[in-house]
Amino acid sequence: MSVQERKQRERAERERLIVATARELAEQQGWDAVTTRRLAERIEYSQPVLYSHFRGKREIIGAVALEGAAELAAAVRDAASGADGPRERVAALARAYLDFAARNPAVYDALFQLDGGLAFAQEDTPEPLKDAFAALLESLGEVAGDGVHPGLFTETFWAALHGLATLTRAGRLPPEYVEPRVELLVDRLAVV
Amino acid sequence: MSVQERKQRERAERERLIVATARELAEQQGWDAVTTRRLAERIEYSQPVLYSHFRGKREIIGAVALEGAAELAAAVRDAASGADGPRERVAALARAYLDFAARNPAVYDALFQLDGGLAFAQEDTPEPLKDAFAALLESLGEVAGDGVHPGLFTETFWAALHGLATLTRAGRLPPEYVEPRVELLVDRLAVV
DNA sequence: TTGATTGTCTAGCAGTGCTAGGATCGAATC
DNA sequence: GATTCGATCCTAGCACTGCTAGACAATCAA
Repeated sequence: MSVQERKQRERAERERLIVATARELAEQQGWDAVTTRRLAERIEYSQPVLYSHFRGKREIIGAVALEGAAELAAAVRDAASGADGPRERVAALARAYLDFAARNPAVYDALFQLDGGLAFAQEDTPEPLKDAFAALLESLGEVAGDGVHPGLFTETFWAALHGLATLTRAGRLPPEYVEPRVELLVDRLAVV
Repeated sequence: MSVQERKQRERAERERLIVATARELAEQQGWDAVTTRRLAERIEYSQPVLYSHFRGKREIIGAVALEGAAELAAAVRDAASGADGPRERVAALARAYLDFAARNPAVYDALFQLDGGLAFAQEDTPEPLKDAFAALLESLGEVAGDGVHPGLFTETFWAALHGLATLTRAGRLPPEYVEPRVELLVDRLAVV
């Protein structure tokens, strides 16, 4: 059985290598540069090997997205836990979210811009995605205010952050003044 | 000179046909289906004709985007002008914006998701884009509140709308509860 | 009727995601 | 230790993409 186990380990290791390489390549040169050929060359295997791990390119994007979701959740929780009081907690969360999007544009794209074949807001939504939303809900739910559903509030606040993140990165919003926009969002939307 | 004029007219007409056909095809089957071959076939010309009007596919997307920007500006102004008081004006604007995005997903993608080769938030930004932002600013500037720059407020409110529009359409947010989200945004962000 | 200038098309390039089928290698059996 | 046999991997190729060079035909001025 040891031989089989070793093979399984090696296979899992290669799968991690594929995802990590795809992510690296995407961050370096954008997702357009992540072609199956280039990816295969980088991991030093032939193209068809990719298809023995994933159904196609879309599933590779999905794998990067799930990895990113876990990191985003961790970043958000970490920022929230280091802040005092609801108001500062929400502000720290917002900054951490936008910072993650700015520092990992390709991962953020995989999560929210590209089609990674993932189900959102459904029962069969992968756990990391649900957990990322949960991480937002933990800090945002407590500032929803009376009569406002915490989930609905979180969705709306999240949408605002997402809009700032994408429009800024796409050059639709001037990159300065990120901080005052965050202040505005937090001061007005959150009930502390 | 009349012959030249006729030719120029016919050429301009064909250019409109290209843009309209690209838009129609994109709304019907998504931008992925808008290939140069299919587009050429639909307008009953060969592929290279497209390149005598536009530098490439990206420029065609850009043309659709500009058309959409003008319509979006008109829709927003129309909704705002038919509402009484700042609060209702902002709410009507928000609904009109989200409605436009939902009814014209391909155009909205051309504007804000895809690369149409357009410059945003700069001096050489095309007029329709500037005007669309101006349309938002007209109604949103008056509810920015004391000490908040109207432009900055408009950017932030716009980002929130954009986030709601994209996340909803991509299936990241459940499509029901659009109205309460709008209410929340308007009630909290706008100072009336 | 020429000659030149437009305008348009056919054919092709390099690249894409993905896959069928054959070669190769290693583990288990005799 | 030789031999089967199944898993693993690669070569080669398909149909498609955006884009372009060069041939061809239609139109105009002389």
